[in-house]
Amino acid sequence: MGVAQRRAREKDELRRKILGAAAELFLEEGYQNVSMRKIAERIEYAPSTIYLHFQDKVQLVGYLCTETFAELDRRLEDIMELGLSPLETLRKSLRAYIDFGREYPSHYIFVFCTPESLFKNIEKESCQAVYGCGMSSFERLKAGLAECMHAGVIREADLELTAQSTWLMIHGITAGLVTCTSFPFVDKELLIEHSLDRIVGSLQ
Amino acid sequence: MGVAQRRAREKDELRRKILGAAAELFLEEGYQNVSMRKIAERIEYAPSTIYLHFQDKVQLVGYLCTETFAELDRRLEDIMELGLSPLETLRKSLRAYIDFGREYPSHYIFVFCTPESLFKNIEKESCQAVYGCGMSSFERLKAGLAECMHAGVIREADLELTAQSTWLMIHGITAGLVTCTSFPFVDKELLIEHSLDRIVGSLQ
DNA sequence: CAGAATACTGAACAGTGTTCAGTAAATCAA
DNA sequence: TTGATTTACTGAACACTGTTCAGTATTCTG
Repeated sequence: MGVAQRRAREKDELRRKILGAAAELFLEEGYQNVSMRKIAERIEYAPSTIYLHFQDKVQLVGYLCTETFAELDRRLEDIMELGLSPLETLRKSLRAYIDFGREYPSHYIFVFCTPESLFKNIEKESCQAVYGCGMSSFERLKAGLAECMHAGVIREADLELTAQSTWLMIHGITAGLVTCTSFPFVDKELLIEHSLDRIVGSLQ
Repeated sequence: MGVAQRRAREKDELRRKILGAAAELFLEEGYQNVSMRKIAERIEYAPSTIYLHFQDKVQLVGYLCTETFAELDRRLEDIMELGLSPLETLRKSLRAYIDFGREYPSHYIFVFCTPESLFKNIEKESCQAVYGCGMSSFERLKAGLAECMHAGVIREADLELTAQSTWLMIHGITAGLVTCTSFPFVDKELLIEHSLDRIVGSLQ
């Protein structure tokens, strides 16, 4: 009975259409610009239809972020497979992280710069998906640092502490550049490389 | 004619009441929790009355942030006047910055972690007040770094570049700790001190 | 062809920031 | 003490927001 399969396919198609319309709005102006009614109008369905596919707005945008952060993960994986030295790999990974955030500011801001108070009356499940977005890339950072320690190219220290501290720093670079768009930063390329020099240097 | 003065005083009193009610709501749950109707109810006035004292919600919350960031400025000034060595002063200032952010998460997040797309249809004037909140403390950081360079306790380098890079890093510590409240950080005290070691160390 | 399952909608609820005509009170000039 | 004017304030409305749910219309099944 191919009916069930066709139905599932149609359901998935509509789901993708919703995600597509939401992605457009999200890319344009971030989370606040995504509205159920705007999505509904773009895909020519009633707003309530969206709730047959997603339990709330956070889950919907969360899916967009999960998908996009998977791209970061792929990039980090690609770097790992280049066969560079542990330190070069680490440095390239940190740089890729910053570049990713600057390429997808809406996603980065939503995942890492949104106060959790915004998720007050939201299903726990939806929120956890958002929190989880960056976890895999953090694990990669930790692994990269572990390799450097093992190779003896950075100082031996508590891995978790070192990883969290390092993440906080590159998060600062990324978040600062991405949210404070009207701050008169010096040449951003120079600023990033200088900061990476300091961050990596302070590991040695 | 004392009438005009009394009127001005009464106007200022109501203004302060509005700010007071807004401050409560802002402290509790951040910007999203501040609503004109909630404020109005607390002070027993109509919502529209608020607009006789503030041109929009951003300006209202912006005033709260300006006032609170002045407190950071005082703290940094106090540290400067302790007569410590340039490096100790710098370190204490960075620490005070992070502590401030953790003490006033709503203010810190609103000023530094809010995407500017949220201020789309808002009066420019209101937004500029928000952007300006942290400027004075950034200037102090720059001055502190200049003193260190002058004293020869940190490496000589482009001051603006060094200051921006340093700010991005402590911003990362602050913002990360304050927004990612459900991330399983290691002991935060240790994490902050370790990160400061690295940040200050990478200046030398 | 009747009945069950599925897909979808329209209207409503409760909230948001903001505007503005209109009212009520206080002050001033005659 | 009037009448005019200024000031303070409000209520209702506008245009949005996320979300829910009874009800309809369509499609598939036995």
